[in-house]
This record gives sequence, C-alpha cells and structure tokens, in this order.
Amino acid sequence: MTDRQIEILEASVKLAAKNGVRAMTIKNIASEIGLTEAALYRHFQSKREILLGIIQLFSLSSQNDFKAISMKNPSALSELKKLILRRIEQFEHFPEIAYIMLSLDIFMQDEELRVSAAESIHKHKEFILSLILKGQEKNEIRSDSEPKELFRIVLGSFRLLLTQWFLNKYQFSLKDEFESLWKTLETVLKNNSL
Amino acid sequence: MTDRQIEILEASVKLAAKNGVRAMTIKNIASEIGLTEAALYRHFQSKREILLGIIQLFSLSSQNDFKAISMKNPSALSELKKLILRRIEQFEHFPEIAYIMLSLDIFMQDEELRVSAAESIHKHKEFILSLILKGQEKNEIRSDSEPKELFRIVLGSFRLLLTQWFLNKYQFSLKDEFESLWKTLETVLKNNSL
Amino acid sequence: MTDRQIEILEASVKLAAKNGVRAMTIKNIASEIGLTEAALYRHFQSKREILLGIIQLFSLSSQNDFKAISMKNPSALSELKKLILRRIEQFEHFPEIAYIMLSLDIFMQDEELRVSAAESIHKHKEFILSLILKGQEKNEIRSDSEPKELFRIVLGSFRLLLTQWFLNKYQFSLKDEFESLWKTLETVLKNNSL
Amino acid sequence: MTDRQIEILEASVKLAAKNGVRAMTIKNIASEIGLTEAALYRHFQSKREILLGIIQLFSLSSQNDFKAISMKNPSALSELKKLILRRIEQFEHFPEIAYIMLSLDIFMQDEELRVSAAESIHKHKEFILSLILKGQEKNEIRSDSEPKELFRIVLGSFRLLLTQWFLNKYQFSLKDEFESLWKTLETVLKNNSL
DNA sequence: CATGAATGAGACTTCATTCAT
DNA sequence: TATGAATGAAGTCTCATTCAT
Repeated sequence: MTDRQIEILEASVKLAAKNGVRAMTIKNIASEIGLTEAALYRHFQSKREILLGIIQLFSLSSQNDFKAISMKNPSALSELKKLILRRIEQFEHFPEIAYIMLSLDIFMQDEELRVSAAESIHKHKEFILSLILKGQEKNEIRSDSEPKELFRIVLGSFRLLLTQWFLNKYQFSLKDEFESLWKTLETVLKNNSL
Repeated sequence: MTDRQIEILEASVKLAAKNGVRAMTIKNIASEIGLTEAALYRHFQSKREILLGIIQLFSLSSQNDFKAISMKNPSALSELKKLILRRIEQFEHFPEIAYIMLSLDIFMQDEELRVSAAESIHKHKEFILSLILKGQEKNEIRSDSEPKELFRIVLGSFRLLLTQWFLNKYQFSLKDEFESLWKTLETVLKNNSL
Repeated sequence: MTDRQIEILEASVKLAAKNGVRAMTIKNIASEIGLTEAALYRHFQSKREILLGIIQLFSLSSQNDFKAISMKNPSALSELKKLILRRIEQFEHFPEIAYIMLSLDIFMQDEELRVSAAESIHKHKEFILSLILKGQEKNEIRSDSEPKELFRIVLGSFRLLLTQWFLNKYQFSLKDEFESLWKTLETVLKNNSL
Repeated sequence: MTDRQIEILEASVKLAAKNGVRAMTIKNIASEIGLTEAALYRHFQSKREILLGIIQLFSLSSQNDFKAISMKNPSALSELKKLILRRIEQFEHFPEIAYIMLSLDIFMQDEELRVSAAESIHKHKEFILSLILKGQEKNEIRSDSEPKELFRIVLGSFRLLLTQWFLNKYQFSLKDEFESLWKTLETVLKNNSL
C-alpha cells in the first residue's frame, strides 16, 4: 500500500468514527486530505475498495500483534494481557480505529465485505480461545467454566471498555482503565482451587 | 404512539439490522410496509423523528424491564439474571432490536440523537450498577473487585453474546446460550470467601 | 362568497404577503385558519380557484371604489384624490392586500389568471385616465403633457409609495404619507398657465 | 464569477421573468442551459446561492451605472436622465432582468436575501435623492416640493413604465416610451419660478 | 362540513463515479 | 497524478389533490 492509500484509509476511518458511516463519503474523504474526489480514484478503484482496504489495514495490524505472543510463555494470562495491551497501544496511537472493531455497520453493505470482516473476527477469536485453553491446561485459568464463556467475558468486557472510551471521545486513558479492568479479570479468571 | 407509527419504527429497525443504517431510507421503510414515501410524513415529521422514535421505543421497553426488578429480593444476582432474561425475551420476540443496542452508528447523525441515546444507556448502566452494589453489600457478590469492573464483565459479556447472535443472524437460541454464559458469570461473580 | 371562502382568501393573501407566493400552500392556508387541507377543498375546487378568488376579491373592492367617484364633480383632481384615499382605506384595513396590487408573481402561473388580472388592471387604468382627461378638458390639469404620462406619474408614484409601505412592513401611516405625496402631485399636475 | 455561473444566473432570471418565481426550479434552470440538475451544484452550492448571485449581478450592473454619473455636471436633471437611460440600455440588452427590479417575490424566501436586496434598493434610492437635492440647490429642480416626493414621482413613474413594458412582454420600445415620459417629467420637475 | 390517510409528481440536494485535459 | 465538469441514481421532503369515513 502506498502512503496516499494509507492516508485515504485513515481519513475514511476518522470520518466514520466521528460522524458515522454515512459521513464517510468520497467527497468528505477527499476534502479531509485536500484532494479532489476524482483524485481518489487514482488510488482506489471504488469506494468498496476503500472499505476492503480498511478491513485489511485493521486485520493486518491485528495479526501483527499475534506475532509478539508466544505460546511458550508459561503464563497464558500474561500473554493474553500482553496481546490486549498491544492492541491498546495501536488504539491510543490512532483512536478512531477502535470504531472499526466496534461498528456493526461499516461492513454491512455487501456480502464480500461481511465475509472479509468475519474472517478477521474469527481469527482473532481463535487466537484468544487458544490462549485460554492453554491457560486451562496449565491450571492457570479456572477449568470450571467453558473456554467460550471465559472468552466472552474477556473480549466482551474489553469491547465494552472500548465502547465507553469511544463514547467518551477518547477522553480517558484507555491503558489505565484497562489495567483496572485487568485486575478484576485476572482475579476472576485465575484458578483459585490450588 | 399510533399503530402505524410503531409499524414504521419496527420496519425501520428491521431494515437497519438487515443491511445497515444506510439501508434505512424513507423509500425502503415505506415500501417495507406497503406505503409511499409521502405517506410516512403523515406519521413522522422527518427521518430524525423516526430515529428519535426508535430510541424512545427501545428506551421504553428497556425501562419497562426495570419495573419487574425488585430491590428487596435477597439475591441481587438472581434479579440481575431476571433483568437480562427479560431483555432476552424482548429480543427473541423482535430480534432486530438487538441491533439498536449494539449499533454505534444509528444515532451518530446529530447531537440530539446522540444525547437522547446516551441518556438511555446511562440509565441502564446505573440500574445494573445499583444491583451489583447491593449484591456486594449483602456479601453475595465478591467485594474484592470494583463494581464498575464487574459491570463491564456482566454487560460486556452479554453484549458480546448479543453481537454473536446478531452476526449469526439469530440462528442459535439466545436464551440457551445466555444460560450457559450465566453459569460462568455466576461462578465468577459470587463471593467465595465465605 | 361564503364567510369561510373569504376567510380562506384573506389567509392566502396574508401568507403570500408575508413570505412570498411560495408560502401560499394549501397546507399553510389550512393551518392558518385552523382547518385540514382536505377541508379547503369543500370551499374551493382547487388552488387555482383560490387565486381566481383573490383577483375577484381585489377587483370587486377596486370597482366598488369607482362607484363613489362622480364624473360630475367640477374638480377631477379632487375625485382622483378621493379614489386613491378610498383605496388607502381598504389597504389600512387589510394591509396585505397591497401585495396583490404590487406582486408581479402571484398570477403568473397560468394564462387564465394572467388575463383575469390584466382585465382588472386595465379597468383601473381606464378609469384613472378618464379622470385625467376630464381634468385637462376643464383646464384643471395641465395640458402640455400627455394623459398617459400623467397617469404614469400619478399611479407610478402611488405604487412606489405602496411598495415602500409594504417593504417597511406597514409601519408608517400610509394615509399621512400619501397626503404628503399628494401635495406634490397636485402642484405638479395643476394647470399653472392661468 | 465564471461564465457558467453567469449563464446560470441569466437562465434563472429568464425563467422567473417568463413564468414566475415558481418556475425557477433547479431542474428548469439546468435544462434551460442543457445540463443536469447535479451539474448546477458544481457552480453554486445551493439554490439560495443562485438567488444571492442574481442580486449581486443586478446590484453590480446597477452600481456600475452610478460611476458614469458626474455630480459636477451643471444639470442634475440631465444626469438623472442619463442614469435612467443607462439602466434602460441594460434592460433592452437583457429584458428579463427588469423583472428583478420589479418583483416583490423573488427575494422573499429568507431574511438574508431580503436584507441583501434591501441594501441594493437603498443605495439606488440614496443616489437618485442626492441628484434631486443637487438639482434643487442649483435651482434647476423645483424647491416647493420635498425631494422624497419628487423621488417617488421619478422612480415611481419609471417603475410603472417598466411594469407596463414587462406586462407587454417587452413589445414596445422602452427607450422611446421613456423619452416620452421624460418630457413630462422634465416639465414637471423643472423650476418654473424663474 | 370536516378529518385522517393516502398518493404521484416534483422540489432541492448528495451520492459514487467517469472522462477529457 | 491530479483536476474540473459532468452525470444517473437516489436521498429527504413538500406539493396539490383525492377519498372513505
């Protein structure tokens, strides 16, 4: 991807995050980065390509985080935390991208977009689930609950935190609030039967 | 609200849930219920009024659930579960309305809508928080964690469940899955120090 | 014409005078007099009938003024003044009707309306011209100028006064200002060669 | 202003003059100059901008006439005549613009338009009044009448002439008729007491 | 006499996109 | 690469009018 393309994708995300998907028009995107509408078509063949690009951008940065996570670390929990913290770093760097993770709408326009987004979501889910499973195997994470439910608790609470951050217009420190949330998550997930 | 108005609101929600906010056009809404576009304007002054109506509809049914919850019940946890189960009943009856609870976009078009939606969200949060607090006071719910984090866990995991249900096109039983989630939530929230 | 019909015509004129012909919609007229749009159609078959009614209303009150003017009065000038004063009385009683006399637009929608309005204008012109002619015959009015030019001066200056009154939202006394204008008109029209 | 913009403004004026303000629709304007409706929005942001443009166009050509008038000419009357003749030249070149000067309706749609039009009218009035005043000071114009009344006579009679020309669909020679009117105006305005 | 509900046509405007330059 | 000018389709909304009640 060229710099211009990334510039366009970021401008698009910002617009959507600020005023909703409907504000993400070719006209708005173009004027956001000081170009003509026609000029955008030098960089993307169509608006759908831009949407696809956004998923790609998000998906890539997401998968990039996975690489830093080692399945060999004895503590699955600390790897899980590390994973989320890496995500948070990205969000603090470019807050509007949180919207991509939270919006139900942005990719509801056609089936190809839906599928493309679903894939990314699925990979993410599988990755977290595998961490939880490993934690349970090692008796670090409680085994009296189903992994999928623990997954719902971890990702769900994090997503709600993100939603609150978004609705508060990124005014509080996402990292600090997450540290607070994590304390509870850790307490709650840990295997206390030992 | 007249029957027609409710019919319009429900058609609007269905459209948005199916194909995104952008599909919720006056033309689509009208043809969904077999009317012309002009006819809609007999029932709502503008599209914004329809959006406002949707918030109202949702907010009302939400607040209606509160009434069934007693603060006198010795178990806060069971009241919390009851509250969510009531919500679920509504969702199973009219699944698309789940979208209203999950969509970031639908009310991002103007400030009045945002504020109106924020109010409803706030009331909901306060209500659940008060239940958690009561549970902690009675030593039913663990007190080693902050209420606001427990809230994030409860509502967050439920919201994620809802999101999964929505993305699965309502194919699984929301109630059954919630019962499964609740088992974990209960285990996790309960005060085990006794 | 029934009372309701007159009520409708007057409301229509008021609307047009206040916000332009485009504000004179069936909806506005109806709500101005506290009726439904449908109800208007009990009193007029169509909007054109309302426009036609307005011309009629104006034309009638105009021709009514003619009746009070005697061609036998030795002074044509005083009869001319009397004619205008009678018009002014009507205008002070129902100021918005001045708009009908001044608007180029109101009857430009179709040929029948145009013709109907033109007739009324023509009669008015002929009547004033005949007064001027009589004044010239009697050597009361200067004969060194063509009647049609004197007519332009008299009616033109009066129409401009009316326009000023209209643009000032009827804030000054039309009668007083006309008395002032008339002094000049009289001076100017009188035959001074005697 | 670009050529296209002027083309649009002129087409708009022509439409309004021919069939009334209500015929001056975006669709009509566009098809008058062989464009689509959407294309107009490249040249004007909204219909109001077109209306504003019309005032500007008229106001500019009007003020341009002022420049040719010298306050140093010994005869105020001849300068006054020259001013009107210049206006007439413009009208004969582009007859429909007379409608702008005569229409009460065209700018009644919102306050900003009203104010903008009122300013132009005011300047025009002040300019003519100053000429009349100068004529009186030099004993060229009769002093037994108030300037504001003489103004009403001059501008009023000219406006009525214009109205007649307009209602006659520009069939007679505006210049010739004005020459005829001017003879009377001159006779009438001149100071004869010398 | 009056209303509530509806409609087809058409108003203004914005959308994504194209193409010659 | 980029722009200016254009377009067909679609968006929200208002218009005059109709008709069953």
